[in-house]
Amino acid sequence: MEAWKREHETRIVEQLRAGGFSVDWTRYRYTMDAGSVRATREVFVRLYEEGLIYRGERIVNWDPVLRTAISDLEVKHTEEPAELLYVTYPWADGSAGGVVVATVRPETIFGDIAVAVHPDDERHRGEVGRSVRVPLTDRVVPVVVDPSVDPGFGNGALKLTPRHDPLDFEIFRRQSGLPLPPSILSPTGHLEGDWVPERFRGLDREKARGEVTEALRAAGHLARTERIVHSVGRSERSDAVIEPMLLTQWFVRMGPLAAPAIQAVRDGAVRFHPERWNLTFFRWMESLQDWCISRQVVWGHRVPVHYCDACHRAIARVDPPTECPQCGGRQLTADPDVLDTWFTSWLWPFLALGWPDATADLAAYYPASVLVTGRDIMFFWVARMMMAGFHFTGRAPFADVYFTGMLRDEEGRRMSKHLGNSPDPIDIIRTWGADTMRFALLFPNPVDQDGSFGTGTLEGARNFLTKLWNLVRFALGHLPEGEPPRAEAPRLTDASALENRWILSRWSRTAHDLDSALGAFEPTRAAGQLYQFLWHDVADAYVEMAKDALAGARGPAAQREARATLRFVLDRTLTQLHPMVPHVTEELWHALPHAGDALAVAPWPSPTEAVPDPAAEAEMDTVLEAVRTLRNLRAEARVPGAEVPGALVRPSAPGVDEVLAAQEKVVLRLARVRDLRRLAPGAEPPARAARAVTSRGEFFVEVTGPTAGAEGDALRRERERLVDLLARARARLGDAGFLSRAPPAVVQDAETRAKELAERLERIDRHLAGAPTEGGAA
RNA sequence: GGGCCGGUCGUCUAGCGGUGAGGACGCCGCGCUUACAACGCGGAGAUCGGCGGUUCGAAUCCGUCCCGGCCCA
Repeated sequence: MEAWKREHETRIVEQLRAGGFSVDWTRYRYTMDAGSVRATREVFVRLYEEGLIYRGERIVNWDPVLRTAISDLEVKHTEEPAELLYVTYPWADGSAGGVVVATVRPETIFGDIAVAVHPDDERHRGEVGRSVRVPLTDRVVPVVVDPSVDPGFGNGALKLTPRHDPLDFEIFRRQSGLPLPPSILSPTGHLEGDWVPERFRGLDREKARGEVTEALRAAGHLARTERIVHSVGRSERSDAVIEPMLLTQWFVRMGPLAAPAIQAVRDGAVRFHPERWNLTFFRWMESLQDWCISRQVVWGHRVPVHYCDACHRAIARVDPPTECPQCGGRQLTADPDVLDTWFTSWLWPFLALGWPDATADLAAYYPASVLVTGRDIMFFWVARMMMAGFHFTGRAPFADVYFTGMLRDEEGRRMSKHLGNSPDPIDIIRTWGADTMRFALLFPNPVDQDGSFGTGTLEGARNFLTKLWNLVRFALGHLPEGEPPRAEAPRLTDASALENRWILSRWSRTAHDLDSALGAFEPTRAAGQLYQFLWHDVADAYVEMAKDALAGARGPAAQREARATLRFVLDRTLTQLHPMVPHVTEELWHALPHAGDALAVAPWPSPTEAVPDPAAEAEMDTVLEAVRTLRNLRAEARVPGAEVPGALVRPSAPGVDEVLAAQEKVVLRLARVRDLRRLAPGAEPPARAARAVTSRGEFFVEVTGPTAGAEGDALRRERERLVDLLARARARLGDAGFLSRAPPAVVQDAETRAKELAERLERIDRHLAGAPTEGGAA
C-alpha cells in the first residue's frame, strides 16, 4: 500500500510541476501523515461526543468484491436488462392458487418473511392476513399491507426480504410482529445459512439466481417471466453489483452539519460559478442521508474507538486509551473498521494548515478565497468541506467555488479510466509543451460546458503560441535594447499615428473585458479576449500598419512613438496572458526590454492605463474596410500576386476622403495597389475595372491583363443581397406598429439604413449598366 | 421516475429581445509581400432541432414535442 501511494503520489506531483502550477510546495501535505492522523481522530472524537457520529445497524451498500461497505455516493446507478419472474407463493392452507409475486432476485426468497401489498389494492384485498408458503421451503409467511408498495409493479405484490433490500427493511420496521430473519448472503455474495436449502448453499448470487429460477420452474411456481430494464447500483470502485445488507456501521448525522452550508449558499456567503449549480447543491443537501464512514478495508485511518472487553463500553479517544474509564478494565479491543478517505479529505482546507492547532498559517490563510474543482466531486468534497468548515472553524472554507467543465475526447466521450481515453498530462506536455496544454484546456472550452480535447484543440493552442512567438520576434527586431523598460502608456495626441491611437484604445477595451471575464469566472472568455487582440488586432492590423514607422520611414518622432506603443502593448498583454501560459510569456518578456524580476510577480495591468478612443476606432474601421474591399477586388479580378494595379475611390460618406488621404500609404501597401485616385462625382470610371460599392464609397481596381471576366459577378451577388435587405427594411418602415411602438432611435436607425441601402443599390445598378458583363472584359 | 444542461455553417462553438448571426478547424482559390507556410490574403458555407405562442420586432422570452449529454432516485 505504501508503495502504491509513493508511486501515485510521485506521478501526480510530477504532473502538477510539469504543468507549471504555481503551488506552494512548502505546504505540501498527505492525507495519511501524522498531522492528518491527529486531525482526523480529533474530528471523529468530537463528532462522536456531540452525538453526530453513531454506530448503528442499517442497510448499507455492500461491495461483495472489495468486501466493504461504501457510501451512497460511491454507488453508480445504470439501466440494465433483467428477467422479471412472476412467482406463485401458494396458500399455506392448501387451497388452490396463491399470491403471485414479481421479483428479479429469486435467490433471495430464502430470506423472505412476508408478502406485502398496497392497502388500497383491490386485487389483493381478500388476501391480506392469509398465509402463503415460501416456494422451495417449508416456511409460512403472512400477507401484509404497506403503503409504499407500488401497485403498478408486477402484480402489486412484493416479497419482503428485510436484510437484503432497503425498501423491504423500511417496511419491516413499520410492521409489528414480524421476525428479523438471519442473513442468507455471505460477505462475498454467496448463499449461506440454515434458511437456505442445502442444495443452494455456497452458490454465488448470479449462479443461485439461475438455479433457483430453474427449481421454481420445475416445481411449477413460475407463473411467467418478462424481460425488463431496471436500475442497478454498481460499486464505483469495483463495478460489482451492490448488495444491500443489514450491517452495523459508523455514520455521520448530516442534517445538523448541512444546515449552515445550505444557508451560506443561500445568503451568497459562498458563491458557486456557474450559479446554476446552486440548484443541484440544494437538492442534494436537502435530501441528505447519513454518511456511512466505516470501511472494511486494510488501508486508511482506523476508527479511533476501543471497546472494553469487560463492560463493552465504546471509548473514542484521539490517543488510544489504556483502560476503560467506566470499569477500569484493561482489556480493550480496537474497532476493526477504518474510515472513508473522504473523512479526512473534507477537513483539508484547515487540516492542511495545521488544525487543530491555532497555527500562524491557519490565521493567515484560512478561509481561502476560491476553490477550483470538477463538479463531479461537488457532493463528495465541496459540500462536505463546507460542512466541516462551518462546524469546526465557524466559517466557510472558501468564498467562491468555480466548477470547471469535464473533458471529453474528440468523439465526445467523457474521459474515464474505464474507457482508457484519458491521456497522461505528462505525455501531452512532453509532446506539446505545458503552455500549449494549458491554453488548449482554457481556450476552446466554454464555461461550465464539457469541452472536447484532442489533437485539434492542441494544434490551435500551439499555433497561437507560435504566433505570439513570431510577434515578439518581430518586435525584438524593432525595439532597440536599452530603451526605458516597462514604460507607461505613451501619451498620444490627435497628431499621433492612427494605428497607435487605435491599438491603445483596443487594448484598453480588451483589458476591461478581460477583467470582467475573470471576475465573472469565465476563463474561456478571458483567453478569447487575449487571443483575438494579439492575433487579429496586434499582429494582423497594428503591426502591418506600423511597420513603416517602426522602420523609421516616417521620421524619428513617429518611430519613437510606434516603439513605445508596441512595447507597452506587448508588455501588458504578456502580463495578462501569463497566468494562462506562464513559461512562454515569461521567456518572451525577459527577451523584451522590461523592468522587474519576473512576470510572475508583475503587477496586474489596469485598463485605465490607456483610454478608449472612439474616433480612432471609427477611422480605423474606414481604413480596414477600404483595404479589405480593395484586396477583395484584386482577388475577384484575378490580379496576379506580383502585380500592383491602380485603384480608384469615390467616397460617399463624410470623412472617408480625409481618412483615406491621411492613411494613403498604409492603404496602398496593405491592399497592394499602386495608387488610390479620387473619382469625382459623375465622372466615369475606367471601363475595365473591378468595382465594389460599400456604405463608405465606390472602389475600383483596374484590370489590365486577361481576366476570367468575373468582376461583375460579385457586384450582381451584392445587388441581390441588398435588394433583399432593402425590401425587409422597407417592410419594417411600412409597418404602423413598428413606427408607433419601437423606440425612436431604432426607427431612426432603420430609416438611415434604408436610405443608405437604396443609395448603394442605385450606384450598383449604374455600374452594372456600364460595367463589363460576362466576358465583357475581353 | 425527478432534476439540470445542450441542440446555431461539414465539425467545435460565440451571440441569449432591435433585425446584414461572429470566430476556430476543415474546404476552395491565390501567395515563400523583409515576424510568422504551425503563416498571409480572399472566398464558399447556417431557413439558428420541430411546432405553437408573446411582441411592432424572436437564434434570443414562454409553452410543447423530438434528439443528445450529465446528475439524482
